[in-house]
Amino acid sequence: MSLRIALLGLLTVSGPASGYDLTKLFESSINNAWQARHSQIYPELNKMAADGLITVEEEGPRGRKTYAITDEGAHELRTWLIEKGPTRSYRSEGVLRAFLLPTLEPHEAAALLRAEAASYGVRLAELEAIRAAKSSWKEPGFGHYALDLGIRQTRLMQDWAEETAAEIEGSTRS
Amino acid sequence: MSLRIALLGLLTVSGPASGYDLTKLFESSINNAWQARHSQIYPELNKMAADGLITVEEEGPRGRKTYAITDEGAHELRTWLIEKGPTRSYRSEGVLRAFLLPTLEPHEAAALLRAEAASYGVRLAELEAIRAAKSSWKEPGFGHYALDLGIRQTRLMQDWAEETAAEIEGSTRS
DNA sequence: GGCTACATGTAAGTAGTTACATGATTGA
DNA sequence: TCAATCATGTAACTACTTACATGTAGCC
Repeated sequence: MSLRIALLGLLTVSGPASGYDLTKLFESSINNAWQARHSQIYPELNKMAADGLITVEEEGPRGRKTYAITDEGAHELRTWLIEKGPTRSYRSEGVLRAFLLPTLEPHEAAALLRAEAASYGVRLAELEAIRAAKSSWKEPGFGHYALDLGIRQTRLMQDWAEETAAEIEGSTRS
Repeated sequence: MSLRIALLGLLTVSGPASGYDLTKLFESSINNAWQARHSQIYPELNKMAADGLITVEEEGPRGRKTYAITDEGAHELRTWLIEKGPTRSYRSEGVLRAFLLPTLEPHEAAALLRAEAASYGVRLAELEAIRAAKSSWKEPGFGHYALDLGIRQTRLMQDWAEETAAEIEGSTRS
């Protein structure tokens, strides 16, 4: 279901696009919150067309099919966002590791956290570079709000990992 | 794979336990980072036993099977945590909604964010109650680090939703 | 002519969800 | 005896991943 909604969202902001286009858009944006490959996207688009949420607007070279969102599709997206209250389908290997931390020796746990903090630091720099590149835009475009949220979350993970590592190291001093 | 690791972690901290026990432990802890029902857990435990990661230590009434982690299982868990670098398998409907925000009218987006903020507020209170109830413990037990992380993340989501709603409302004032 | 990017698909397998199914023990 | 809880499982389906498969158009 979420994939369907994500694709409707992409079609809304990008205008008519092919499965190929949508796959690339997906990779550079929504991929940070939800994952799907072209092998899942193409069949889903066919099902969505069969369900009347999108239509093949144009057939181009190389078998290219350009899809456009229908009124029914736009309605589906809007309903999902507004009527279906705040669901929290959420899965994170990072948080799973936090649960498993006590299964390691303190020095191992601290080392793991330091490595994680470093990795979040790299990620944070990447995200901030993206924001800097987009700051010339005035309009808050697609991904603007999500990028802000992603930066906050990454910074939080980095801080948490660093502070928790320090805490563990502090309580182990001999 | 993650489910397997999660179950090995639970067995490590809880000691020998049945599928039923593990399902309940899972629900009250790791469920916040990863989801699985008993219908997935029972078959997985059987596969893990076949692979030598756990053993049936004891058979009790009502067909109860008590599993214990083996040395091989403990090794598998440790290796996964330490050698497999910081992976970020991550999926969040909350962040997906952030991406889709620009597909709504500003007043609708702001209302959605206010509703989300309220929902995160409720969640935050629940998590803080859990922390308060556990504060009498001195040892940082299972879930201690993950709970701290969860509280930070929930607060972040609440703040982000509130601030973003205010920002949208501010830029729409006539 | 050959490389790269465009473009769409299917097949096989794993992971996860929902629903169905069954039965035993405990305590009121 | 009845209800709740303990306890384990399977079946059918949906979602997702990895790998395979094929062919076209544009550019140098």
